[in-house]
Amino acid sequence: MGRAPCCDKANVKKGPWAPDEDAKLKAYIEKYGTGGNWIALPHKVGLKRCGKSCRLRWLNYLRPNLKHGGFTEEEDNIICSLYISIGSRWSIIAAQLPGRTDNDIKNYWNTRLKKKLLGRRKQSNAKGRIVVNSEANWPDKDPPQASELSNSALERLQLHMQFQYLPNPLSYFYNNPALWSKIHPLLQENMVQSLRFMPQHAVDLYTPEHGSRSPALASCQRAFQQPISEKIGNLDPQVELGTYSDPMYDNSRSLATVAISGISSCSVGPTPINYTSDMITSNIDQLSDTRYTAAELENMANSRIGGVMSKEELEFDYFKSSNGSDECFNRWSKDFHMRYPLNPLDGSAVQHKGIETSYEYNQP
DNA sequence: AATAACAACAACCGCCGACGT
DNA sequence: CACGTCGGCGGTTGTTGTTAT
Repeated sequence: MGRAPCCDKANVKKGPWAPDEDAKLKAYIEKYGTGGNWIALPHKVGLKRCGKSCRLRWLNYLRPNLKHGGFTEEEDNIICSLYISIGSRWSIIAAQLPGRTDNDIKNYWNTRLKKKLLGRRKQSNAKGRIVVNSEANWPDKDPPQASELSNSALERLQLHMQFQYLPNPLSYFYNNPALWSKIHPLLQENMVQSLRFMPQHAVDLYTPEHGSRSPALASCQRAFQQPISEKIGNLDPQVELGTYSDPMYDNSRSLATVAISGISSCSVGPTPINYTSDMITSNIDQLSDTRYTAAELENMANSRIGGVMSKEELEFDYFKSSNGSDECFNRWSKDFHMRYPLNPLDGSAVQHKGIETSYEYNQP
């Protein structure tokens, strides 16, 4: 049995909203609220509109404190980072950008930001006109299947690689450092340690002289030169930590990577060239799928064995102490050095336990 | 100037999960 | 448990203004 329609399709108006309709809806909701029932609302207001249409109009256009257009580079950066991390979950992305709606961000991504970041591959059509090679433009053949093109994982893969492995001096992305990954203090330490673990030939791959400079790594290298001064005040203690152990990377030489929703999403390490695109794509999906709740992290911490510190446990410690104060961060930072093997103070050696990102840490 | 193509934005559609009966 | 209703969400289409030919 099919679902009953939410309204009488024959008797509702569709299409663009008229100014008087907007005024009626706005005035009513500001005075009486929505009453918790959008379906009944249009009758009360006196509008011949579907309740869902009213809801959409209010949320996307009439609601107070909405911003339209004029996305900043900071917002671009957040959208891009989150899209790589979690895909097209527009409502979650919108929640990180005050005054923006999911619809706005979705439109912005689809019409502008995606092209800006991924670039435009141009080709000529039959009339010799330059057109953008997008889903809407396939002059020489049938459009590809949706499964081939409308695939956010593919876009995320491209962005992911653009972020890290395929520097292109001519690209918009490469020439806008504001779009490069932000380095979170936790991640910064992580990356610095990774550089220390890396054999010299791997580090060399990321230096400009060798022509394979990852923007993320460059950012890290800059950070490496500076004291850790960035505060973590913006980190909501309830923020969901997305963690993943990344099989793409040589974990014997790099530490586990951490993606913190809305703050940073980055990783380092050489990528073996024999991985297929499917493997990489599924790996990126894993990034968004593998998430731990606080309870799960606590469980992991409780199952700690002896002197072995798992990355999950480390993250949970951080999770617990991340109330944004310098004191907490300093404590964590000290703890990090103590637990992680390469002690920057005395240069004591690491006892590496394998590729499961577990290490024996030095006793203080 | 006319037209086609494109870009940007607004709105709709249908699916899905939550919730109440 | 089954069913119906609703709100939320993401994909898609429709509309309008702009640009290129």
